[in-house]
Amino acid sequence: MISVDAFDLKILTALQDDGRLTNQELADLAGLSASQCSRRRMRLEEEKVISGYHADLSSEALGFGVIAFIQVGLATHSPDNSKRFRALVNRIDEIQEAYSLTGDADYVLKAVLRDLKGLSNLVNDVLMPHQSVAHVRSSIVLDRLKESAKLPLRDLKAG
Amino acid sequence: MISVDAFDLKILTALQDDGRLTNQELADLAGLSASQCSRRRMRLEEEKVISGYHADLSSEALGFGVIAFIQVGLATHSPDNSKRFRALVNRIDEIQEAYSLTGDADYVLKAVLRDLKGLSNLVNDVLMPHQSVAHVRSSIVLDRLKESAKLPLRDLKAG
DNA sequence: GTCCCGTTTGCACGCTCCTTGCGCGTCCGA
DNA sequence: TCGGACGCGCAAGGAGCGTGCAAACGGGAC
Repeated sequence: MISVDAFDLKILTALQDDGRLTNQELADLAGLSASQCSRRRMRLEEEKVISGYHADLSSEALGFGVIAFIQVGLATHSPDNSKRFRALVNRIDEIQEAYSLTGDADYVLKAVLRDLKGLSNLVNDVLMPHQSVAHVRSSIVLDRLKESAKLPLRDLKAG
Repeated sequence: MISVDAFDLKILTALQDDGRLTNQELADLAGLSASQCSRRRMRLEEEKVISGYHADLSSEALGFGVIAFIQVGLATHSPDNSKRFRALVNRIDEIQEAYSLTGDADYVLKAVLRDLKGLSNLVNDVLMPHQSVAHVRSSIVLDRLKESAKLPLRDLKAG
């Protein structure tokens, strides 16, 4: 079993805020020595509690003006068809996130595109014609209130 | 205007895959010297093309078993009410992403929780009772096909 | 209480990595 | 043709990293 103590939690919290923190900086935050932070970080990486580090790029600065949520219904629910659809989703870099959900649609995709032409291209030229897909409905993001992948390591208080 | 050349693109692509890459490793990937990669990285950070670095933590390893998408309709569409709702969303760490969308619902939230009790707590004890909120509909993620925040720096080819 | 053993810690040291100064080559406009 | 601006690699000084080691801590067995 993976055990994560209070020191580990401090390290994880700090690293998901700033993945480039120095062991010395971690040490100051966690109240440990730098070497110890190095050891703990290595352990957390080996145990895959930390699965990786990523630079966060500005979609605005790089000219990605459109985010869309795309609800997809499959043509059939056979295993083969699901497999085909998953393979399709995996090779489209514009699709950042993809989930199967309870409720109406079979899948929800989140895609990032340069412009509406890109979205049209994705929906009409890639998704719709694919044999696994029956119907597609897309919603465009008007405003982004919040966008991160941070886990809530401190627990939710009701109210 | 921000200008990003082919070297920058290689650096950005590499860093959104592995945010801890050494300047020397970047240099090998991009075909530059380490010092030059250091300089370019610093420029990209200053220009906010790179907005930050984050460790990616394993939700499974840390005991977050439930991801949910929550569609929220506001009670009224007054500016004050929107403001109240945004403030609410901002202080709930369980909500990783929040967008306003075209289409049916006013807002879509993506939340991460330890279990269904946590989701119930969030929906019934936090969101529903809030004065800004009229109705809430949640869908639970059954399967995660893909989950990243990488921008598609290579462009989409149709077909 | 006392002993023992496994774990965790801080410190020291050798090594890698980072960043800045510098000189060189190239490109473009005058 | 000349000159300035720019981007490059190299080198050096300083910061950061991780391993070895010994000391401190903690929990069982007796």
